[in-house]
Amino acid sequence: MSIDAAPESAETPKPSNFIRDIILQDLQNGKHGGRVHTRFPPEPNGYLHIGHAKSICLNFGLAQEFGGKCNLRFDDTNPSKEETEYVDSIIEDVRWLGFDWEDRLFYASDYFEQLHDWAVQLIRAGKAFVCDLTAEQVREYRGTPNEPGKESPYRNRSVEENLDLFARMRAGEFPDGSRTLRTKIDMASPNFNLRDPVMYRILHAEHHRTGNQWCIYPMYDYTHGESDSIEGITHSICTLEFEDHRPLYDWYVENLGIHHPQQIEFDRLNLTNTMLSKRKLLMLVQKGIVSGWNDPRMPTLSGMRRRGYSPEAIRQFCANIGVSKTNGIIEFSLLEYYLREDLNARAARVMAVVDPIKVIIDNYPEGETEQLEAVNHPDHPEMGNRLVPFSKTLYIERDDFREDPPKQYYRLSPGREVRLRYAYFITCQRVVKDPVTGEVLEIHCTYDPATRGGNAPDGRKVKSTIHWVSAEHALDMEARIYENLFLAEGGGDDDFLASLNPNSLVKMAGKIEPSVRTAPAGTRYQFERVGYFCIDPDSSPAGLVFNRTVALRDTWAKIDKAQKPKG
RNA sequence: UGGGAGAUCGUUCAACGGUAGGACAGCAGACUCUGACUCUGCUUAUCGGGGUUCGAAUCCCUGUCUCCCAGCCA
Repeated sequence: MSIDAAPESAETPKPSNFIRDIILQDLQNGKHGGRVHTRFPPEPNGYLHIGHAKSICLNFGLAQEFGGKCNLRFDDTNPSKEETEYVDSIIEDVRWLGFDWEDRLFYASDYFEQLHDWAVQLIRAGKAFVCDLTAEQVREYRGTPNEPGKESPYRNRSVEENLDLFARMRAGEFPDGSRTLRTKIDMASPNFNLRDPVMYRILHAEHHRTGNQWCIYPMYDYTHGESDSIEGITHSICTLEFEDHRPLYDWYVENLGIHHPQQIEFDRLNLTNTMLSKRKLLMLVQKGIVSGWNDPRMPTLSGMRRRGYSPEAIRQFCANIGVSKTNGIIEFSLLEYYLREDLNARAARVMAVVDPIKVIIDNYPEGETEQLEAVNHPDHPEMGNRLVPFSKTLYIERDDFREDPPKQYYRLSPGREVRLRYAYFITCQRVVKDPVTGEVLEIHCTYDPATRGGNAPDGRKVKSTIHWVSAEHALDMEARIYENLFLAEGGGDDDFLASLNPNSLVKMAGKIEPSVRTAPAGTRYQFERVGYFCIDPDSSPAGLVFNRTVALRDTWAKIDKAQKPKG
């Protein structure tokens, strides 16, 4: 019984935002001929994470809403950091999230020749020059926030000399870092981006697509606007840190006299206790702190997919977090809310015990087995029923028994009667303990045969219903219980490794009802009263492995914690 | 002590000169063969100071705080 057996939870209408308002206004004014064309422009230097999902949903969502188009374009101008593996993963992840770029899969590297020609055009117009300053010298010449920069001594080379030098840069005559092509703008500008920014640098590196065809590579600022322009992008949506780059973006398309898309900046996603820096995520992978980019603890889309997140839940989250220019941090519980909302509506229910303790029904016949009927989803009768085996020896959750029940605890304890879900009422008679450690080893109970199926003919009530599995029939499983990778709210911004959560992964030896035996990896379930779980790719019939996607909300845990504030 | 941007419940988004509203979180109940789900109710906010106006979160002035920018990264 897979999650897909249930209908999708409805996606509610998205709230508006300032970018949508701008587009609405542009449409009204007939700007861009009434077209809406966006793009999602990842650099293939890492895996996509939940922060990218916000951008993907925004760009593709806006295009969808206004009958426009959204391209997928790789911003691959730095061969030293980019790899095909990342390209492949990004394509897979955007698709998985549920978006389609049709035949519009592009690469900035597709435009290298055009970009080069435009650079020549700028040189001819006296607006670009080849500079022989070293990287350190360029930094010194750039000035500081308080003082203007100094002009490069090479700034006034003749057009002919610049043309010649640039051609030789391309031809590979010069070593890495020896020269750059720079735009001639204004070394006194208060905006550093306009202090004669570098357009091309020399990099004798193999590019994942163009191989060794080039040894000069264009910089982001020189590439991005033109790529947008070539593709006929109308609204170029990016994050806040590019606000200072907009004047340069505008400068290039204006001075080249080409189609001028409008750059609009919005706030990137921040999530509590979550680190969303590709650089640091890469470090976690390289240091082996996580098992890979798709470790279920990673905030990457591939990690979340493996963990059991549904694309619908992520989309719903992205649609509701809002888009603004405020630098904020979203509480992780909001993501979990949308996750649970989707999973609750769709995941088949099953009984599994994550931390088992043995229960023996003393008055139940030895060797007997009954098949008891359980519903697969309380809200979806069409998902059907299944039979769950019951016998004399069972496992229940260790946490569902207390020898000394605290106030408001109404699960199993000595002398108390509870219901075994879909089965019988049982009453705890006594416990067997380890004589040395005092640990409870077995709980002995009696059952009331008249309560078969879970209802008492005399109408008596029990305070609690607990889940169980039959010891003889249950399957062994490993339950991987995850918590946030980072303890610090900011995701450990500063010394992020110091903030690592030592309990981010705990493996439990659990037991699960046999109905899941043949389910494929990726199947999502609700373990009743415990949480949502998903079969991990590591799982096999010989060794079932489940990832806890998210726990169920747990009111009792709150009460319990409040009662003993030590925690 | 340059430039750019932003400040509204604990968090986040809205209100676009006319009753500060929603979501999450929290708290209290109801319901329940999942202490889940669902439902009901409640608490809590306009960064400070001046103006303009019948009326200001919104307009003006001023101050404060936060974020981003000195890669041949994106």
